[in-house]
Amino acid sequence: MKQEYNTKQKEYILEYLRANAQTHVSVGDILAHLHAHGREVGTTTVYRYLDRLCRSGEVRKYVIDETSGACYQYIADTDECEKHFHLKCTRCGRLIHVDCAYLGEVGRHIGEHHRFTVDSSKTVFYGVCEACAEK
Amino acid sequence: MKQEYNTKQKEYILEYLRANAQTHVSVGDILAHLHAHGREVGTTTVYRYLDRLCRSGEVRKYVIDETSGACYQYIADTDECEKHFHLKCTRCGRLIHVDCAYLGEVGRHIGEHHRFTVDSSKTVFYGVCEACAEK
DNA sequence: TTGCGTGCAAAGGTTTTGCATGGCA
DNA sequence: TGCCATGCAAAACCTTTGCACGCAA
Repeated sequence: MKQEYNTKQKEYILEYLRANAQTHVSVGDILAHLHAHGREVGTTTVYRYLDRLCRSGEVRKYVIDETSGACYQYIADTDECEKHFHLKCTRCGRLIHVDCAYLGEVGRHIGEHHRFTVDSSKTVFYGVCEACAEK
Repeated sequence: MKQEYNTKQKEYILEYLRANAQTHVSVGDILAHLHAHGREVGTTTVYRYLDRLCRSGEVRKYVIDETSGACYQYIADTDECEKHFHLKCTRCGRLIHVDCAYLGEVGRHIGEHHRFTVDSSKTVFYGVCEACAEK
């Protein structure tokens, strides 16, 4: 049975993630912020903790483009997110939650026709939102 | 006026891409294949040519996750690319690509009803594949 | 001949791993 | 005390860039 310890480092990282739950942040952002506040946390620790949070569903990982590192966003309410889909704008970073019967159908279609159980809390549609498209 | 030259290297790369137009291949795949056939082509050349093919629209670049390199797919018919989607199993890590007209509809639905332009080259459905679900 | 293409080597990033130390419970 | 967590250094990768040479037209 694996046990998890509470540490100052985790507390600092989680605090920052929660304070920025409206957007996504990079590992560099986290390190810069903590460092600026005199809270020294190693790079390795940030990666390892984020990886854990992703697997537990508390944090979602985004890959906007492969050359500039991944981004992470704290998910306040995991249960709610299982019911809907997500649209992530690659320009402004906005995350849009969509409750839509049609999109619920998509999960059913993939299950029936492609024998694959979609986890909608982890699935993200990348693209461009209306506001950014107008620019 | 920029002119483009035809070279053996380009010929080899394009040949491989066309022969594998039904899936996507990584830079490593291309290099391994060419090397196995005694066709020595430099890594840099592959990257540069793929980049050019992407900009001209002949090849599509997929970013599944940032830690394992990008994938590329030759696009024979522009309409076809709308149908290509990805399913990634979170248990075994397998990536399944699906050509399905129904899933192409999804992009249209999101565009019309949610005012969001989906980029299917970055979008991946996460979930559990059949083999893993049976365990 | 002109100038694009190639490929080596090196640089630039991000992310992971090995290992000894530190700290929670 | 028993593990898990941490962090440094180094490694592992993928991708890009500089530069001299090669080659298509």
